[in-house]
Amino acid sequence: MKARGESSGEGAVYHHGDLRRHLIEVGERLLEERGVEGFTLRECARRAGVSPSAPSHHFGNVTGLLTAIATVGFDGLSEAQEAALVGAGDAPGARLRAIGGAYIRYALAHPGRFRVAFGHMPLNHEDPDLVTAGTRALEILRRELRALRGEPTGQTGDRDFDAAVALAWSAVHGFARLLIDGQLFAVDPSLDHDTYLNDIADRTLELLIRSFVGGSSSGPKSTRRRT
Amino acid sequence: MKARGESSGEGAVYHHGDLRRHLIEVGERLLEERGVEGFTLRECARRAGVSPSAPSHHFGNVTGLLTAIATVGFDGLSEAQEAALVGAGDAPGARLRAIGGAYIRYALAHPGRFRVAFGHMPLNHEDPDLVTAGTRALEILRRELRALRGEPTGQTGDRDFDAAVALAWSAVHGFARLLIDGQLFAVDPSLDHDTYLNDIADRTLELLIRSFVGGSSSGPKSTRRRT
DNA sequence: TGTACATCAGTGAACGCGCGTTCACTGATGTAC
DNA sequence: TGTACATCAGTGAACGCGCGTTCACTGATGTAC
Repeated sequence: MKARGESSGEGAVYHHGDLRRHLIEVGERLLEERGVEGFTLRECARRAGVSPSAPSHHFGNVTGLLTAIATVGFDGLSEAQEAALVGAGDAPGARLRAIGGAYIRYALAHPGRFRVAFGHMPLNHEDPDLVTAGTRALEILRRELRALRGEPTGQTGDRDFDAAVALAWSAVHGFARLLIDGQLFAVDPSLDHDTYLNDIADRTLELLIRSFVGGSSSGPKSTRRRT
Repeated sequence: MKARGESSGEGAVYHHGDLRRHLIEVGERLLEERGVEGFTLRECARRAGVSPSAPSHHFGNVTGLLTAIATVGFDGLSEAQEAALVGAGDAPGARLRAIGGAYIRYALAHPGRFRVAFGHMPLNHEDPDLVTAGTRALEILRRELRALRGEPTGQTGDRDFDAAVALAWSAVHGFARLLIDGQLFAVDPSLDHDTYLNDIADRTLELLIRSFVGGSSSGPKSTRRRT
């Protein structure tokens, strides 16, 4: 956590060393605590222990910092999905279940990132890093869905495929959002948070996947980590 | 639009007559234009042509006004769904398709309301009107899904049913959000906005409904209004 | 190994601005008699 | 029908605050010779 510029036991450091990354972390937390409406560069600076004008050296303005957080958000989502695919097995639907579960768990673990990546916030939407990161995350779903349907990759214009992508993405994305926004609990108020994250999420994914693979896919899930 | 208090041809009116409703309308538009981070009571007052302190007479603070907008949002959603059910027919899945389509169209027609109702914003979450309105909207889906499955209404604790509700809600909600947030276009960049709202939305709903009713339900949709 | 200098990274005081909120007020409306 | 008065609905000036941004600065690091 400490920078290479640090020379003594004192906390004061002139050259931080990795202020950019630190501001992104701190910004993410601020976003989770206060939402966009409470997100300010000055508060980020304060939390990073740095002068009020320091953040603009790295990001220009609020939009620049939010864009950086969104990019990290998409990259992290891609990595979480790819990691979940390792050892997911080859049973029909198993790979789709793995990335769907990873998507939901990622949103819950990093709601700040998730909201800024997918939400309605001021971003530099044409920022090349952001565009690349966003495309990469969606491409994982497209690839796995193609494979599941035994179709060749590449061509666009197949609207049945587009709809399949839209359904899979919408269902998982909607579940994640309703969960982190506290709405999903209304489905059955007698259940607690963990039951939603594990049992209900599993069953919902199972229902979704069945609509892609036909019969009931592989065994009864719950390779899921508890939280 | 003019108030009963108005006495002459002049625009200046002392007693507005329906300032509360007017502020809600104006606030909704401001929210669509600038998001929560640009939402201020003073700007609402300015747009309503009223003094800066007027809004707090009706809503107390920003949270109060947002809560009122959210309540209107839920109520409008319920009404849109119930209206879509009139004349939806009785074919299996037809009623589910109707409320799903209404949900998506409503989100697109009123993104400000939609975001404040379902988003992550400062609201008085225990406000009785808000709670009632939110419950009512979800209850429509629960009712129709129960009917589709031929189950009696009432009891909770059926997790398969909970998962079915979660899937239907998540899919429709996710589709709506990804669409209004401009993300869904990444599914196939060659398609335009109208194609998503009509063709892709129809196909996606069809896929979803098939997972509830088994075979392909009734005829090929598109009773949808163009936009 | 040492020196001079350029560049990088962050400082801190200052500015003007729009915000929420307060408070004594006043014009319009409604009601009792 | 008229009058007195209470209440309702909004005014407008004032306040203190935290914000983004600017700007001349300075300490630390890296490089050329």
